[in-house]
Amino acid sequence: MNLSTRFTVALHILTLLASSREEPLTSEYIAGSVNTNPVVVRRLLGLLRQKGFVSSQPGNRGGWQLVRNPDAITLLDVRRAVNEGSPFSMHTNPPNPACPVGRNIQGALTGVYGQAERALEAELVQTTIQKLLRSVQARARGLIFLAYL
Amino acid sequence: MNLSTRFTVALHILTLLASSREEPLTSEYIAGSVNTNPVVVRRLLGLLRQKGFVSSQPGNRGGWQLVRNPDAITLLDVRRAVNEGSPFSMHTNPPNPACPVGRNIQGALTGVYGQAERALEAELVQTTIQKLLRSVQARARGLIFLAYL
DNA sequence: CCATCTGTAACCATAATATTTACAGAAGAA
DNA sequence: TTCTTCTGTAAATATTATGGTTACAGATGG
Repeated sequence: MNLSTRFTVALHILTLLASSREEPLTSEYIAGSVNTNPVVVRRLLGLLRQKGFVSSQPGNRGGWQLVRNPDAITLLDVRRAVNEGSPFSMHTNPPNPACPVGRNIQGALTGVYGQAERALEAELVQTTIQKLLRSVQARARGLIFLAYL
Repeated sequence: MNLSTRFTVALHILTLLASSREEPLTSEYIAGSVNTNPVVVRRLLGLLRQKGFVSSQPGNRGGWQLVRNPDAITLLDVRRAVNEGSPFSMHTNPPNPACPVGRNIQGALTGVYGQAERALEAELVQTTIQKLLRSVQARARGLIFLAYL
């Protein structure tokens, strides 16, 4: 797999939690929706708890709940929280410093990559978990007539 | 490593070839600049030849050369040529269709992801191999005073 | 107490990539 | 023609990221 699915799964889970703010959801229930293992869910939610998005309650009637307001959580916040890095990556081994191109290519690329990444992030900051939930709910009611809601 | 370095290495190689349009460069020479194995270079260049960016010449005095004009090659062209996919990826296993969120989350995400990807590509299309070469050359001459040239 | 859940470690499986060796064949040069 | 230089590829191995699974200690409410 080329990329991590953590971002997608995190959005899925946060949307699920946003749809059930009154009572906590267990990692097993969440895993049932995501179609994965409860431990995978707990690992990811543990990360999101560290970043202050959710809280957990052990023991009977425990589970996970949203802490922050779903329309105060942007997709960019989530992306950063799950450590989804840049869509670009430099050479594994440093290029040859004796070659003029090798010595300067990374510096040249850093600027371009940075610009592209900022454009990406500018889009992600436009959407919140709340918007995502509304979109999912509208689809569940069959109210989607436009491609991008 | 989170992501493939193919895109970066492809840009490095194409910039190198753009700096030596008169005579072909061998995979061994190129590998020396990139600091990797000649076979890795040949595999990647084989892909770029299929897409019409470069040509190869076997035998004595052979090597690789640019076919297209370096300012007619955008970073987006290269990105697509090396099969660098979307920076986002959906669930590994399909979410639970019995869950309203599970059933609709992918549809909701497709729109957002598409928008973000288009923003990214709109940036990549602004830069060409020629621009990259100029940027590298300016750096080689110590003429870089601005962060993003 | 007991059933329910989190928190985490440990281990295995999988997939994408990169690295390396090896060698057949093409092609210019002597 | 023969030699040397390169490409074109296959094959085997190593590395890394990720995901899936089992196991179990500890917390907690009923």
